[in-house]
Amino acid sequence: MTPENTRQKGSLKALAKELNLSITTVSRALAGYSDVAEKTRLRVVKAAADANYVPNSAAKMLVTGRSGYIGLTLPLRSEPFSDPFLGEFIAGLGEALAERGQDLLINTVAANQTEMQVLQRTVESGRVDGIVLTRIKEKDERVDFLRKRNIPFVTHGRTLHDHSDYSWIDTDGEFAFSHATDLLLSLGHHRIALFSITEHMMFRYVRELGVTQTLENSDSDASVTVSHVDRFDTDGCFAEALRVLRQPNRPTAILALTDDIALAVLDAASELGISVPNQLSVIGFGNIPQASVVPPGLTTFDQSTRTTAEQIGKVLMDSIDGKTVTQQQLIRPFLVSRGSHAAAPNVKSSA
Amino acid sequence: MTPENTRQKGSLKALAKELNLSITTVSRALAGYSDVAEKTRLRVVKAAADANYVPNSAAKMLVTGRSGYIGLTLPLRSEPFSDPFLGEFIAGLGEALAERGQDLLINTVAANQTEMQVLQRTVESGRVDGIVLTRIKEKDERVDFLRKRNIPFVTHGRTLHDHSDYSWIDTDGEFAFSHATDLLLSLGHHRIALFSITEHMMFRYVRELGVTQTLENSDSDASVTVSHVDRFDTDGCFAEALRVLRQPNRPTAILALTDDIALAVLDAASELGISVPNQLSVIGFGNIPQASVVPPGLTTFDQSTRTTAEQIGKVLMDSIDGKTVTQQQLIRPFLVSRGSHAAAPNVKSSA
DNA sequence: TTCCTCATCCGAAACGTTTTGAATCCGTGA
DNA sequence: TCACGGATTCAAAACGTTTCGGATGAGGAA
Repeated sequence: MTPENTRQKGSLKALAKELNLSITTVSRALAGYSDVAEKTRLRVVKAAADANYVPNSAAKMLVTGRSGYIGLTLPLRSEPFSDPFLGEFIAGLGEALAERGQDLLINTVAANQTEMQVLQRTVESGRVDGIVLTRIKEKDERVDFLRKRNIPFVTHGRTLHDHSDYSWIDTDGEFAFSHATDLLLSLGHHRIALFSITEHMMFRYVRELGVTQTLENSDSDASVTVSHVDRFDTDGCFAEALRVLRQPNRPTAILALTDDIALAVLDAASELGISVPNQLSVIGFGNIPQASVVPPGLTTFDQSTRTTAEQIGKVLMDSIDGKTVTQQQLIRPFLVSRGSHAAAPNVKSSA
Repeated sequence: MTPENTRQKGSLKALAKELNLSITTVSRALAGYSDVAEKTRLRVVKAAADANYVPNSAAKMLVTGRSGYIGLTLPLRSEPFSDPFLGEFIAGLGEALAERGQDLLINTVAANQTEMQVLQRTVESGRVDGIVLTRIKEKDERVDFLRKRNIPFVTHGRTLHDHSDYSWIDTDGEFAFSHATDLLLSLGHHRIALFSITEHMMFRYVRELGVTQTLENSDSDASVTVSHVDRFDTDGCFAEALRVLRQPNRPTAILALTDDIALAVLDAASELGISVPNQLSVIGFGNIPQASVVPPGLTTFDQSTRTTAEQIGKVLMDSIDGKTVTQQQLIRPFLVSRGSHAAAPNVKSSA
C-alpha cells in the first residue's frame, strides 16, 4: 500500500542535484530557516519526503557536537537476574526522552573492563549528550568524574557528602523507614529488627537513619537490632532470618531494607511456624510484583520507579538545554498496606 | 590518585602535533597497522594513553559507516508497567553485545509517532548496524521493512508465513503447550479450558496449536474450550475466569497463555472457593516472579529470557560481521513444576 | 655511481552535514 | 539610468576520523 520507496544512497547532495539547488539551501529549507522562499521550501520538503530522506546521524553529530543520546551504563552481571526495577526504569526514562527526541544509549561493561572505563570512553568519545547514573554509592567515583568532566548528568540517588552541586532525584528512604517505624511503634511493637544490607549504598544509609532517628526521637523504650545481609543472596537472608527468629526474645516486627529480603523473612517465619502478622509483622520496601501475591500480602513502600525515571529524564533534558541550574528532588514513596503487619502480640505489656 | 587528566579538546590532530607526526601515522599506529615502526607505535600509544585520548565516535562512524550500535525499539506505553521481561531481555542483550564492543540504542516511540516511523528513521539515519525486533505479530510490517531495506536484524519470535529467509530466535511455545496438555491428559483431565489472548501475536498462534494438535492426536475424548482475553486487563481476565468456573460443567484444568492470566485465574478460583490443585489445575507460561510465591505455587514454563536475549545478540553480531547466513533457533522452555496442578478430581470416571 | 626495494611516513580526499559570509537577483526610489 | 536594500541563494569551511596513493630515505645489488 505505502510507497515503499527504499532509498539506498541518501544525502543532501542527491536531493540538491535533483532540485537544482545548493546543498545549503536544501539543508536550510528542511531546517525551516526563514531565509529560504516559501515556495522552494515546499518543493524541498516534498522532494525530501518523496525520497524518504533522513539526515545522516553521524554527520550531523560531527558538526553539531550533539548526538541526541543519553547514556546509561547497565549494572554488572553480578546483580540479580530478575530485576523488575530495570525494565521500569528504562521504560520511564525512554518515555521522557522520546518527547524531546533523545534516545537512550545503553552500555554494558564487558568482562575485561570496569564500569569507570566504560563511562569514560562513552563520555570522551562524544557519544552522549548526558548521563544517567544509578545505584549511587555513599562515595562514588563516577559522580566525581562526571562533575570534573563537566557534562550534564543526573543521578538516581545521591552521594553521602557533596551532593549539593549536581542534579539528583532520590527516593526518600528516610521518610519511608521513619514512617514504618512510627507505624510499628504505634502498633505497640517494642522489639524491632532491621534487616539491612552489606553494600555501602547511599540508600542503605538513609533508610537506616530513618529507623534509628525515629526511635531516638520517640518516647518509646523500643529497641532495634540491625542485621546486615547480602540482598542478592536469598539463602543467606533466609538463614539470618532463621537465626533472628529463633532467639528467645525474638523481635515482634521486622523491617526489611528491600522486598527481596522481606520475602526471605516471610519464608523463614513460615518455616518456623511463626504466624504473620499475628506473631510477627514484616514491612518491606520496593513493592516488587511478588509483594501482592505472597501470603498474607506484604506491606511495603512503592517507590514509583517509572515516575522517578521520568523525572530524571526531564531534569537531564533541562540540564542539556542549559535551561536550569542543578535540581534536586526527594520523591516520597507511599505505604502499600497489605496483610503482613498488625498490632504487636501481648499488647497488655504496653506501658 | 589517578592522573585525572581531563582533556577537553580531543583530536588526532593535537596528538599528532605533540608527537611531531602526521595524523595518518598516529591513526594507523593506534589502529595497529604494520606499516608504522614499532618504536613510534609505542610512542604514540603512550602519548594517547597519557592524553586520555578516545576517538570521536561521530567522525569514526561517518567515515566507516558503522556506528557500533544495535537498535531496539521499546514497546509502547500501553504495555504493562511491571514487565520483568524487558529488564531481563535488555540485560541479556547488552551482555552479548558488550563482548563484541557494540552498544544498545533504545528508541521509545513518542506520542505523535508510530513504531514504524521510529524504526525507519533509526535505520535510514545510519544510527545502527543492526536491529532487534520483539513482540512479532503473525504478520509484521517491521519485518517486511527491514528485509527490504537489507539491514542485519534478528527477531525474537517469528512471523506466521515467510519466516524462512531471516534470522529469528523463538521460544518453542508449541512444544510447551503440547507438553502441558499431555501432562493434563495423563493426569486424567477431560475438560480443559485454554485462556488465550486477543492480540494477533505469533506466540498465541503456536501455543494454541500446541494444545489443539496434541488433543487431536491423543486417543482421549478430552475437550478444550478457548477463551480470548486481553492479557493486560487483569479485571477482564478475572471476570472471564469467574464466568468459566461458574459453569455447571466447569473445566478441571486451565491452561493460561501467560502467567499474568494464570494469576487472575488463581484469584478467581480462590474467590469461588475452588481449591487448587485439588479441584482445579492451573498451568501458566513465563515463570514470572509471582509464580513462585503465589499459593499454592504456580506450575509454569520458564522461557529463559536472558539466554534467549544473549542468543539473539550473538546471531545478530554474526550477521553484522557477515559471518553467516540466516540462523533460526527454537528454544525449549522447561516446565517448572509447582503446586498448582494435580490429578483430575473424580478419577473414577476415567474410561 | 645508479637503480631498486623495503620500511616508514605523510598529504589529501572522503564521509554528509551545518553554518558563515558573501554573491546574486529584483524592484524601487532618486 | 543608477544605486540601494531586501529577499534568496550559494560556495566553502569545518567537524575528526580513515584510507588511498604516493613520497621519502636508507641500504643493498648491479
